Amino acid sequence: MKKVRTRFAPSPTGYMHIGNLRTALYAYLVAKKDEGDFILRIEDTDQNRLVDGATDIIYNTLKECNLKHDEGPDVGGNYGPYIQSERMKAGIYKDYALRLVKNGNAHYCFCKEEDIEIQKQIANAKGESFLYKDPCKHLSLEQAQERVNNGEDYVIRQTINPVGTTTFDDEVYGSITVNNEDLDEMILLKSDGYPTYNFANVVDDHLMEISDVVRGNEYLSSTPKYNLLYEAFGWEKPRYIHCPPVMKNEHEKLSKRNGDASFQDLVVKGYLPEAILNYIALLGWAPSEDKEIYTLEELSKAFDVKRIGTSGAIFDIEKLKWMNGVYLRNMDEDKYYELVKPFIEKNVNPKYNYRDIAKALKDRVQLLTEVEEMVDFFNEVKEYSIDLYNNKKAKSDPKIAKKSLELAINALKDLNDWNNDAIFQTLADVANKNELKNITIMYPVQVALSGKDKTPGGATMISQILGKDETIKRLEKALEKLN
RNA sequence: GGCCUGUUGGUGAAACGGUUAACACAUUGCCCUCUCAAGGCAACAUUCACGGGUUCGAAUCCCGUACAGGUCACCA
Repeated sequence: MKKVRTRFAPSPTGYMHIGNLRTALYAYLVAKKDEGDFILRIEDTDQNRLVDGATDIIYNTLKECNLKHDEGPDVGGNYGPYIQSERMKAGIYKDYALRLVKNGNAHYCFCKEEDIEIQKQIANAKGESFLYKDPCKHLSLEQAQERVNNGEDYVIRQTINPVGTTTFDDEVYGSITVNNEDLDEMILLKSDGYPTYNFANVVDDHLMEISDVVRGNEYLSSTPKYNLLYEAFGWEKPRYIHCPPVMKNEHEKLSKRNGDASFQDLVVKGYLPEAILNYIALLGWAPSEDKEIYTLEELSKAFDVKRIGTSGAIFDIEKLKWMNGVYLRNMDEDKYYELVKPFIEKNVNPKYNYRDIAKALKDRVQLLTEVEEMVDFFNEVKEYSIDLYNNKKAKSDPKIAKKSLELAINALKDLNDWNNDAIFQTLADVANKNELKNITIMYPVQVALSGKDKTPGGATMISQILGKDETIKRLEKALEKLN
């Protein structure tokens, strides 16, 4: 069997959003499933839409996601991406376009862009569909050649015989047939000499021996035209794998405009690349086993094109958040610590034990960026309402809390072995002696120490981290507040 | 508007003509518990957009309708 080769072929026109990333992921997985090659090719044939740094964003995003491509020009010992505009310098696209002109599958067109635009608007105004019927199609090759030689501006268009039908098989959507008369004779080579995406894409896919074309389903309707191109060249067609869209909501596809869907933004918000990748793999694809957490490597083994869905999937940030939490919880202790540490540092004095704080946080964090706010009380207890002492479960109210705090202070004052277990034992004994539930002592202590009704770690863990002096100080201060 | 594609709970989804229509997120309740989480348990679609048809039997096959998305660029 032929070696599987896939490619991710984005245009460098901005940020990398989740839909793009997912397409890249699927292309990668299709290749790796069969130990094939994954290629990165930047399609920058539109000189007007280039965005500075966009190629770097794409390159770095794939790198961060560990979606390594297998070949490309040498860049400091690494594989860089293939850049279409650089390949063009060798004039390859024009040569191929001319080949089609020669064998009658393409023709020169001298029509003015503005004229076509006007015709289109008239048609739209009438509510008619617009398919450009190119008069230049009927020029003889000699006539056309002469005008070209005279320096007239021209483009090269695909020539399509408007009879019969064209059918292609998509691995996801099945067999699709269209009438050739509905096919647009698209421009292959623009007047600036650059190829259009439509053309460069086909030529490059062939030259790079791409076996499986993985892309979004917005290309479904133009695929017949691509196939006609393959036939015109006499090239073997690739397998097509069109992916369903990733939606922002019921009606809109995900767009980079709204920011929060871009990979970079998600990372900044505290999402882990592994979790993002894992989550998006499940948008539009479902494994055959009942499992959701996958490493990249597991994904490439489990991935199966046949299980890619056909309908759009809405991006649900809530589930990503949950999954991010799973990754954080399952993470190796040291790696986890390195990740949360910067967020603890921002709000917590280094005199407190970061390791202990990180540990208290571990299965409570879903987003790294939430950490700052969760630990801000270590430095200082912010102003809070004594209503916080009202807690049904603890059977606590400000009055009871006052009593609890007094008991806690008395007991803790004499405790010298200052650690979580000892503190817990001491307070539990106090509760027991006074025929109270543990929580009736613990909860008020927690509020007194933090000014919050929810904290990472319980009252005793916070006490340990704060140290005896600070703990007693805060308890006494809280007591004053209750007087 | 023409053409192409899609439609299972709030969300992601499973089901390859015969199950009480999996599972996960979210939500709600209970348990555990020093708060919150985490973990455990349970509830949540009499029904698979709607209407016909085929079949002993349909979420699964066929037709139509509705709705949605894509496409119709010298953008990709």
